[in-house]
Amino acid sequence: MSATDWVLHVDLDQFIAAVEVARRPELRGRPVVVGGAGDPTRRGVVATASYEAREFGVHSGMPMRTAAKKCPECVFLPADRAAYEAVSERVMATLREFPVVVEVMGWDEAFVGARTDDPEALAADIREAVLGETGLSCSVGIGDNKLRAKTATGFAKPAGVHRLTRESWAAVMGDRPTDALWGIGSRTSKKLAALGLHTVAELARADRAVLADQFGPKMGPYFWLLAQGAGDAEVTGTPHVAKGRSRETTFQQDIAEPAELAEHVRQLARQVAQDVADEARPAARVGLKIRYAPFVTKTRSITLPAPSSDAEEIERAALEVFELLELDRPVRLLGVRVEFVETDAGTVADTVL
DNA sequence: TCTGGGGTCCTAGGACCC
DNA sequence: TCTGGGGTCCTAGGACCC
Repeated sequence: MSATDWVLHVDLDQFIAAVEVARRPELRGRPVVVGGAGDPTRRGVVATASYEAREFGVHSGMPMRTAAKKCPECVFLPADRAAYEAVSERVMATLREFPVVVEVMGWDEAFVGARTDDPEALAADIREAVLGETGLSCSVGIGDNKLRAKTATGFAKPAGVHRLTRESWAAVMGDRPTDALWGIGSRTSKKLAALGLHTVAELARADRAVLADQFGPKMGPYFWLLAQGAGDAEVTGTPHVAKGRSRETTFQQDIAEPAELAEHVRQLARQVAQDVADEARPAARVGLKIRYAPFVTKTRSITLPAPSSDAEEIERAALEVFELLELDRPVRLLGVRVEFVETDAGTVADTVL
């Protein structure tokens, strides 16, 4: 029998907290919360909570202040991006030592495409190699496409391996709520419930025309496919090409003063301009994001007369967009974003040579 | 639960053109 | 002129994910 193509989804267990514990062994076994400035009295949310902290009801996305109320004895640490990036690089390098294709999905996860008769053995080898090289534990989902591999990881955690395929999908996922699907969140789940579609099995049996009518020509049929467990099985090692770059800041105190806000726009624009320079690709559009005190968020953007990498022009454009914003309420966040000139994958590959 | 920062993709309306 | 149909670009916003 010939070997089969498999998709493995490798996901580090409580990655950020694990990195912090690895360099501070005295924290092992303690509830650790990493996020923002590491100060629960300041604005910020939890990036990762260790399993011990999760016992107290702390989870990622939760305001640090709330986490401190739920778990006063938790250890709060600031997020250290550079450290996580460095460890992530080592994890990905470890994966690339296998005869597989690695598609990086974030600091702490990657799809691995492999041709093998024994994906469980490969998963075990990967877990062992990552642990040996970095001291970190990971879980591995095995599937016949990306969706099923990614979903399988949820059943593998922590520190395990789980296989989910066309054969087992309906039995495992059928009775679960629609937001258990990767790509369906709380909003879509509510809209589906209003149509009488509560479970994955119900969505899988739904009328695609009705879904297209409710959610649009692409999203409707896409949700239906998700419920079947169907999806892309191609893992690509081609490096990711960013569509844009952005920088944003939530202020510790809301700001109402326009001159002060304009100064923040300048600073953010200069940071983004530096990112553009590093990327060596001109910006085509410049946009601003503003979040007012009651958490209402607006965006405004313009297309540059011609694509540009010039820092002064990007700053000028950001200030031009800033003039379009209403400053009638205190502001809690400002962000500047640029979008690069569109480059189709073929062109990028050609440009390298 | 007074809610970060950095992304991606899709939708929809209006402008404008043929 | 009461009026089609299609295509593309621009812009704002929604939803989701890590």
